[in-house]
Amino acid sequence: MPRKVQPVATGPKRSVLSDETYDMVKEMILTHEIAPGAKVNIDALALKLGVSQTPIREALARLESDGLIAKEALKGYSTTKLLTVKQFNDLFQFRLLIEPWAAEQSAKKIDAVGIAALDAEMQSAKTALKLSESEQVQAFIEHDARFHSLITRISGNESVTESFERTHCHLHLFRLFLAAQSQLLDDKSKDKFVQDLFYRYYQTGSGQLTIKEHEAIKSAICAGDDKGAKTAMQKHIQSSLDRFSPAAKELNK
Amino acid sequence: MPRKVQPVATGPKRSVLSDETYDMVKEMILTHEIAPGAKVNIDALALKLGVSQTPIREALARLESDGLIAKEALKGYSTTKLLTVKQFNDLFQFRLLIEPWAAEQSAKKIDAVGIAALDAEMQSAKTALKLSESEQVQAFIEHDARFHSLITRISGNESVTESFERTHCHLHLFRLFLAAQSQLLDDKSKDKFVQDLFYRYYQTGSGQLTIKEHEAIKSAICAGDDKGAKTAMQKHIQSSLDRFSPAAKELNK
DNA sequence: GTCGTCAAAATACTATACGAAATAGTATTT
DNA sequence: AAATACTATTTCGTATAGTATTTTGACGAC
Repeated sequence: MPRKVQPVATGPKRSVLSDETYDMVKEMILTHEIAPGAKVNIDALALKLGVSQTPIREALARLESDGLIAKEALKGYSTTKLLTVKQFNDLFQFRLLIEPWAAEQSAKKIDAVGIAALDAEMQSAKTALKLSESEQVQAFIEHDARFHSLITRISGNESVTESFERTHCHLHLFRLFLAAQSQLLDDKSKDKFVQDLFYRYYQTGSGQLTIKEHEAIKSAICAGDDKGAKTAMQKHIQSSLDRFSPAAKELNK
Repeated sequence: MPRKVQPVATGPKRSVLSDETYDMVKEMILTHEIAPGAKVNIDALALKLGVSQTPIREALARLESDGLIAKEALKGYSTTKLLTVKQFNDLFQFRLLIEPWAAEQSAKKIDAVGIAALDAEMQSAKTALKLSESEQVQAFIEHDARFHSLITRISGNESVTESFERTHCHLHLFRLFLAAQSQLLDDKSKDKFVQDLFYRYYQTGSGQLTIKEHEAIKSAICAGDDKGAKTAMQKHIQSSLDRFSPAAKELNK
C-alpha cells in the first residue's frame, strides 16, 4: 500500500512535516514497530510514511541527539538498543541526584497554579484505574512521566527540567516493558516474570503503590514541607529502582 | 582498484558532510560569526559553506536539539540568545547537583588510567599559561571544559556525563565573554568591566585561581578522598558562580 | 499621519531524481 | 584456502522544481 494519500487520515496535519515525522518515528520506536537495534532505512521509512526523504532525515538527526537513534557514518541509522543494566542503574542514580532536589524546591515555590496542576495530574492517575489492564500500562507510564516532569517544572530550574526530559526515562522503561512482553509470547515460562514486571513497577490492581507514593510527594509539596518532599521523592525513586531492577537484569542476561 | 586521489588541500575531509557542517556551524555560533538571536538562512549558509541544503538541514536539526539553534515553524532557524541571568543561575545550580557527586564517585573509582588523564589535563592547563592573553581565554575555557567533562566520565555514570555535556556550559560562558568583549569595542567605559569578567573567572596572570582549585580537586580525587573531592568541587563551582555572576548580570541589564 | 488591505517577493518546506562513494556480499583467480 | 576482483546495495550529497507560508511594501481610506 504505497499510496501516499494515507497519512492524511492519521491525524491533524501540522504544517511542518518534519515534526510530524519526528513524532511518528518516535512512536514507532516506542512501540517496537521498529525493534531495538534494528536498522532504519531512510527510503523505506519515507515510503512507509508517505513523505520524502528530507523530513525523514531531519527527524532522524533529531532523534539521534535524543539518544533514540544511533548513526554510523556511511552505514546508516539504527535504533538504539534496550538499556543495559548499567545504563539502567546510571539513569536512576542520575534521577536521585536531581529529582529530590526538584521536589524540595517545588515545596518552597509552590503556588495555587502548581497545586491545581498537581491535583489535576493525580486525578488523571485515578481515572486511569478504570481502564482495562492493557490500557493501564500506557496510561500509568504517561501519568508517571507527566508527574515527574511537572515537579521539575515547578522547581523552576530550566536546566534541571531539560536534562530530566532528555533522559526519556519513561520511554526507555516502556521499551523494556514491551521487550518483556514479547519475550512472554515466545516463552510461556516467563509468564510470571512479566506479570511481576508490571505489577511490581506500577502496582495496578489493589496495591497502587505508585499512586500512594505520588500522593505523598504531592502532599508534602503542597504543604510547603521541603524536606519531606525531598525524602518522599528520594524514597519513591529508590523504591522504583528496587522493584524494577530485577526485571531489568532478567531482560539483559 | 583505481588508486584513490586524496583531496589533500582541503584537509582531513570526513566523508560525512553533515558532521563537518555541524561542527562548522557550531563554531560560527561560538565565535559570534552568527550573532546570538540572529536568523539563519539555509540558502545563504549552504552557499557560504559550499554544500547543499541537505547537510545544513541535518546540522541545524541537531543543533536545535543541542539548544544552540531555535526553530520556528515556517519562519526558519535562528541562533539562541545569550543566557539570561536566570538561565545562568539555573545552569550553575544544576552543576552543583551533579558535579560534586561526580567528583565524589571519581575519588572512589580512580585508577592509574584516570590519574594519568587528570595529570595530562592539568599539564595542558599549565602550558596554556605561556600563550598570549587572547589565546589564553580560549585555551583556558577549553581546559575547563575538558577537566570537568573528564571528571564526569571518571565517575562512570553515563547519564551524568551526557547531561553535563549537553548543557554546553562552557560554550555558553564563552559566548557571554565574547558579548562582553564586543560591547567593549562599542563602549570604552566598559573596559574595566570586561577585564574583570575575564580575570575574575579565569584568573589569568598572577592569580590562576581556577588552576589552583582544579589542582585541589584533582589531588583529592587521586588520593581517594571522596568527601574532600566533593566539597572541593562544590567550592569550585560556587566560586565560579560568585565570580562570574556580576558580569552576567551586567550583560543582561 | 495612522491604520488596514492586498498583491508581490522572499523564504521555508517538500518532492523527486540522479550520481558518487563506500560497504557488503559473491565470484574468480592464484 | 587466501587474496583479489567484481557486482549489488546502500548511504550520502547534489540539483532542481514546485508548493505553502511569511514578509514586505505600496496603495488607499479614514
